[in-house]
Amino acid sequence: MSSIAYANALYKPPKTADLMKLYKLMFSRSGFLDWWPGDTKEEIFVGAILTQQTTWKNVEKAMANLKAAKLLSIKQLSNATTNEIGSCIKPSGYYRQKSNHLKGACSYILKNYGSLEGLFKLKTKELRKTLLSIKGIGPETADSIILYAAEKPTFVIDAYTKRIMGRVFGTSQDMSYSELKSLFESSLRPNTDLYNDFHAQFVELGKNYCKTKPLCGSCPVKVMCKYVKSSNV
DNA sequence: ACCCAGGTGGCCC
DNA sequence: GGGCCACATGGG
Repeated sequence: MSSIAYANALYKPPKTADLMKLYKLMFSRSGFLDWWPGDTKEEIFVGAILTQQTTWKNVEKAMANLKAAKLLSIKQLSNATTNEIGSCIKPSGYYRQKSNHLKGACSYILKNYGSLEGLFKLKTKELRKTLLSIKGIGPETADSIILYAAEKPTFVIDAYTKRIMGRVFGTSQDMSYSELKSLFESSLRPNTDLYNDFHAQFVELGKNYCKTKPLCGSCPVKVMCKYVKSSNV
């Protein structure tokens, strides 16, 4: 047996109490984060697409440009040209792709459901499937929209979640999105408020610490490793 | 002059 | 189902 296979055989996934311990540690550090940063459901929807592989600061610039150009709504985005959208969203990167995706997604929703609210009437499972069928919306963006705009319980996984879970509980960096998602959803009750703040805490912690460098002495993640593991059941 | 950021689609096997 | 690559601007 290889050493990796041996480690996998010994590995035990975190239980409910372990996950809640981590959540409480992050909460006590940052407080309630009150996500998503966006005024309306439509802004949350747009922000979820714009924030792909980009910092929120750059998304804010793009959103401000869209707002100034009166393009920050489903209806206006579906009527605008991709050039108009693209010139607004340059700061958030991948602007040629994202302007196509934004226009396409908004047109699709408007045509088939009339509005975001119309789309959100779908049951969670069907809503997720529908979102995933839209170009430009992958698993993380779909779950962000469901959780933060539609306000239905689905656990959002991102790079920070994967990284912090690896460091605190030793989960593999090879875990797929769906594996990591079900790790949380099989242990935690489907509570929108908990899922909302849990993910927000991961991002808040992740973007400030331990990006790709080794753990530093004062890194909160390192402190959490000690606390969480010392009380492991 | 690098490296990275709250991923995703297309293509391939 | 998974591996690889292009996509693009802004900040460290």
